[in-house]
Amino acid sequence: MATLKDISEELGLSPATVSRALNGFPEVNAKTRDKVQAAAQRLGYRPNRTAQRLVTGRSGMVGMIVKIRPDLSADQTFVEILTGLTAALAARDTDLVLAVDQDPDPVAAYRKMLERDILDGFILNAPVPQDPRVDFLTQQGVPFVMHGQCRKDADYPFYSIDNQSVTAEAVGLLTALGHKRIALLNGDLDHAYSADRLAGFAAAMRQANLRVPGAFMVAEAPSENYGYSHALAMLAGQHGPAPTAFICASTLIAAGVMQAAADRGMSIPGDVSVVAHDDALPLTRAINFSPALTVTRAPLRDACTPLANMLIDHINGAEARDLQTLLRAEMIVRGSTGPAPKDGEQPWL
Amino acid sequence: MATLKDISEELGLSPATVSRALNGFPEVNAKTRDKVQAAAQRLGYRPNRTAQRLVTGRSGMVGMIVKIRPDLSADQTFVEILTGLTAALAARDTDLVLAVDQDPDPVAAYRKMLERDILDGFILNAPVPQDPRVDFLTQQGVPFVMHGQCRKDADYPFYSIDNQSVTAEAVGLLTALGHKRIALLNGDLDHAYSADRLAGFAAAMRQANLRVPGAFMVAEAPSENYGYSHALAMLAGQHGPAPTAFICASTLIAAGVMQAAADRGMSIPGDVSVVAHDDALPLTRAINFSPALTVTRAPLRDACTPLANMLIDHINGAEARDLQTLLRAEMIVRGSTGPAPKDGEQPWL
DNA sequence: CTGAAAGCGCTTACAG
DNA sequence: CTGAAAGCGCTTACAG
Repeated sequence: MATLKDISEELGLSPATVSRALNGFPEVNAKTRDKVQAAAQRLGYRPNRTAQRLVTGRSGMVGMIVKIRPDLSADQTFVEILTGLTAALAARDTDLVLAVDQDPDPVAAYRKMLERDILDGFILNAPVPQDPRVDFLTQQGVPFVMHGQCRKDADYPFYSIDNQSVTAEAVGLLTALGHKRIALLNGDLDHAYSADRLAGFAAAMRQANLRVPGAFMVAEAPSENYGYSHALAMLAGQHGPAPTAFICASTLIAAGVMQAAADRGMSIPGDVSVVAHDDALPLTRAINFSPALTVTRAPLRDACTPLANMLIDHINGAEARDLQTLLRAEMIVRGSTGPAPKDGEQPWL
Repeated sequence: MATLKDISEELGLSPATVSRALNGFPEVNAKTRDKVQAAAQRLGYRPNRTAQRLVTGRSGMVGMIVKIRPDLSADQTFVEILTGLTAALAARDTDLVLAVDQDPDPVAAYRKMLERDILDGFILNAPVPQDPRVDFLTQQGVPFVMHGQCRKDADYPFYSIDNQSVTAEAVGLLTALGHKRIALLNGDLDHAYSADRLAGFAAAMRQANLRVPGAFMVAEAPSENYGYSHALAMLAGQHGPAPTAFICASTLIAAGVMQAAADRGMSIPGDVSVVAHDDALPLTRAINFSPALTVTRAPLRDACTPLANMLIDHINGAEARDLQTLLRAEMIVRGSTGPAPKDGEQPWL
């Protein structure tokens, strides 16, 4: 493997000049730069990143630790995130070091990884309310970026959609269509985003002067089966008057709801409206549903490049306060929502 | 961060001695070693791995590139492998650098990763027949270990179950029970292991003097739905006399087969026997099936530690020929297999 | 058993 | 615009 020294000897220059030329320092003579670049090309020079790391004190690696969940939907989002993230990090010459967390202690895996490695930072995903990793990494002085949001007064970089607005907008659409009995099929409340969606839903319903009995706000790990069984029970009137609309935390849940409606001979959107949040995963394309799903859309893949860039900017010294992005999810109205049925205008009491 | 020099100054020793003491060199005086270790502890010394890497010429990182497949079952095995592998590698102070491959060129992602990084080696999974990655990495002189097997004359380290024996043993069990019409619901033939299982099945059936029409040997990406629809068609006699037994490439497929049998009012194992290969994934526990599944069992997780150790041994100079493991899958007979039904003794012609 | 020295391949003040 | 020098934090022949 050719080194800087090889190039410098080949050209009769000092290693320092070669280094500057290759790293685009403005002071080097244009002709010199060209010669150096040509020689580097010719010799197949690739900088030794280990040496660069030693002298710059940076490792060029960021870590990510995934919690293992016996839950396929999580796997799917995980692969989606991983795909986008490794590509975005590679574009900034950074490697992703991965570990799988099997420890109940939420920070043990982080501690272990920091002990073994010099890591420039971490990417945190799947935040829980008041996430303990935030305090740990802050106290260790390790930069990180959070995908999602876990507290109001965040003084660290994050990229998130406004999960309260996700459900609030769905409620807005449905109430405008005359719906009064709207059920929420949420994700499990361990996740910060689920808690936010519940809060957004509750506030929007309250503001619309609509009550929701507890039986119509359920929260479980997303699955088609979960959507199916709860919707079936609700539509059968087991908990009181059936909802005329469902807000689902994922398209997977919505698939179950639509199956339940079909099994009861109910039409969508004639008898029941369905809105889902759509992370745009390859396996559950909302547009392929029949009817096509009305969604609040926020492709997971879109988050990856900003996350990677924010983290690296932060490592390079950018202020956390300037690296906080909170997006509204895009509302896409398709065929699964319509006016409330005539006989469903009565609110829950 | 404390350095070797800090310790050496603290103790009035040379950095060389401190290094030797910490790295367990036999020649250092026991008392010296104790003093050094105590001081290291006290100062919270952790070796700078970047510096170690620079001087040893090793990066302490191995790469793995996962091909993205819009196929949940692959995700599940992927997470399983990742969990075991990161743990096993961490035990040998090695990091796993991960990338997701979206390029149709099978070696492009490897080339890119090698350009960006100094990697000590690769872990290859999901081999295809005559895997082109083998030639590429061999030619680049990069050590690797293969999970699975993709050619007979392998001169590289691998860890695999004998996939021909997987189906051959299943055929052996079923023919001993008097079955003559045995269908194979294989995984897609892009995978080397599927091709091997087909070969093992075909050879074992031939040896038992049993013919299998092409319609009863199908190959698709594993899913419950795939198992269900094919088994249903076969049991309905759409392709000729129904099979009395199914060999399934995964427990997921077996779940579909059992559902199909149930839907046709057939009992297991009274009317139909089912054998599946079981990678022991958390979501599809063969023992929880009803009846419990007879399987050829080879837990994916079991492969991780050997794979990690073989790769690191190979990097450290062990011969490839000494790092080749081919295991027979364990046959576990449970409730889903039984004697062929009386009216099913007629072989296919 | 221990130390002094060289070196891994870079980067970056400091001079000129 | 370029070079000589020091240094990042280790390891490891080579001497003693």
